[in-house]
Amino acid sequence: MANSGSQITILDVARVAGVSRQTVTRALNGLPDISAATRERVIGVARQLNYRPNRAAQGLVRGRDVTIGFVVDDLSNPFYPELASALSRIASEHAWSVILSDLGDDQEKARARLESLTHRVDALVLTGCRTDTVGLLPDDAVRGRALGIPIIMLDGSAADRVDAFVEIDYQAGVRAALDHLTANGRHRIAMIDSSHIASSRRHAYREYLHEHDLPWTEGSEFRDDETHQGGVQAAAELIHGYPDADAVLVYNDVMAIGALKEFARSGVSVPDDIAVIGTDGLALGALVTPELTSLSIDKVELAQYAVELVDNILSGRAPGGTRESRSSGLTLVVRESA
Amino acid sequence: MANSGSQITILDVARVAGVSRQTVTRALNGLPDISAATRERVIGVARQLNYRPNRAAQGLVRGRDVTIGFVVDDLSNPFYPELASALSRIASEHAWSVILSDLGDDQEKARARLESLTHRVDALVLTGCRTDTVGLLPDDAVRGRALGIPIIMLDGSAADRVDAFVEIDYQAGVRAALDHLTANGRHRIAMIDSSHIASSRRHAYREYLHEHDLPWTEGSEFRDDETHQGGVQAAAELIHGYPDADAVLVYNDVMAIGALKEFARSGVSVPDDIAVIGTDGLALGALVTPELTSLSIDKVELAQYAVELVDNILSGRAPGGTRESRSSGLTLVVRESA
DNA sequence: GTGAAAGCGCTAACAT
DNA sequence: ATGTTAGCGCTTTCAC
Repeated sequence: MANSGSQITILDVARVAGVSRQTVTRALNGLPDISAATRERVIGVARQLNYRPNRAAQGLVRGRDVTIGFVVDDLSNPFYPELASALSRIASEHAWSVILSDLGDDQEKARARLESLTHRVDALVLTGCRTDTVGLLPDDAVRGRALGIPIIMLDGSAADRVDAFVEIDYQAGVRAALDHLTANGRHRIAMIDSSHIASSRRHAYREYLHEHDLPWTEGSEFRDDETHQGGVQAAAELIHGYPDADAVLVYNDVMAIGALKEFARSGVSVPDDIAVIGTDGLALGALVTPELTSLSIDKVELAQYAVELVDNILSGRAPGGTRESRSSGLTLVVRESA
Repeated sequence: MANSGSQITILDVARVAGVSRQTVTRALNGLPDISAATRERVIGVARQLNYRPNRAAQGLVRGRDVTIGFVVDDLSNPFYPELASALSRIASEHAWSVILSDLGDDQEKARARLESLTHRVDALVLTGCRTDTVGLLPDDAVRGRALGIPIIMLDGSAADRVDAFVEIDYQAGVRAALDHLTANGRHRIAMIDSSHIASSRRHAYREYLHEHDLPWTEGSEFRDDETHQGGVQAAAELIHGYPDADAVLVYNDVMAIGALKEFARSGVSVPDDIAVIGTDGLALGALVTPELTSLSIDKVELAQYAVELVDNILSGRAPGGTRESRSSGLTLVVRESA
């Protein structure tokens, strides 16, 4: 009896309860036109059989619902949760759901996660630059290969296979930060950058220094992992390699907080001896001492753009063939460290 | 022509391409037994029509897939992202997906989010205690009312309507923390607690002090919002209200870091003047200066238990009627603040 | 108050 | 290489 091996369905419940499948639906969904007695009996049977409605079947009959996959390299950088939070809330305004996928370090696991994710979502929002996430996607999910699902990249390399992207305009932001520093009498400005990414922040930094006749050598720049530990190490190198520096612009807030930590440990006073400006504008920056001045990314805007781009593609409103994009600016949030 | 108003389906593509629906499936899913020419043509038509496969229909025919909803009061407390990360990874090992829902402050929005979430997931994992999340659930989603979906509570009040829960054993952890403090010569131990929650941490704290003949008055305890700002304020009160205190146990790490900040601002040296122990064991604790000693919650274990409990219920393995639960212990992570 | 029939959009199995 | 037939599990008509 029952679809042996397979899951319990509404028909199993109906059979055991001795009613038709609609009566089961009525009982279970609180619909009218059913006697209290029958309802109770059906519910009892459903409980007993451990019946679970099949979401896919319900979804099919109820109509389309959009689910987007939010892919993060590593949720432990607080930037991503802040973004995830914004995305979850904005998506919910469109009655969309967000499936979260934290890829982690293991490439093969990451690949498997992406593979399964692409089967469950209507679009993918990628972010984070540490690994070449796009490269881990199954071929058939990607633009060009057959259909594929829409892929939106947030602040990452706008690889070919991406259907739309949001870039962050570091150029103007970096200038604002450097303006702030020079206006406060800082002129020997170092930079701590990521060692993995070809960062446009660095380009803007060099350009600015050059334009304003501020000192720059290759020794003004330090590079390390874009982690807390990377920030600690880069700051340690900076203390020895560029002891005269009176300011430093840092790749992200997590590194900047690492730098803050190392400066504190080494007796270098922030901001008296050296001003520190991070990038990201994490809430976390307000928790540390001294509070971190930072070039803030507008996560809500980023999330809004992401949803908008996905919507345009899914609805067919996007100009066919061309890759849409958005640009999001930075705001300098001045706190204590600079 | 085409199902006017409705979405483009595979039949629309088939009709326009002048082939059968099966051929469309073959073309789009990279199946064999189709000529390259037909495939290209079909893909072209699908692109042109902006065809998107209906995930529900695919899911229905491919078989059951489990999705769980992870509900968080406020993702901005770093504890939740750490937990979300663990949950996402463990769920992926079961080939389950996790839909993230960040409820936020607005009660009505939160209610609406939960309502829509319950239609999309096979089980709900709730966490966070700030609001009575269970109370916001639609009636028909809840245990007792008809069927409802399984609801698992993590470290929250195990209300009636919850089907299973994971509790955290603060009792033993608090004792370990206090042992550590007394072993290091601290005897005037204060506590900063949440003002909202009836915390078992506090009970254990009082009990321990009493047992060990350590001084306690009502003025040993301070309560505030379980936020960074709450920690700042509570520490400020502590400085005036219990100036002799040589140690303080704090409700969570975010508050503890607030306290650290206030102590630094007020020239109170940690750990020399006062030792600080937080609760949660956030990665964040290692980023601040001094690094935070903390009673660490094992988020991976928590997530594992959650998945296990959900699995037991969905599979019918759970003892009918009785609410299963798990208990997770704490580990004292000694860093610099105590 | 209850049941029978139809169909959501897709893929797998069996034709041809 | 392509088309035809079934059926996934559910809800929504419509009949009784």
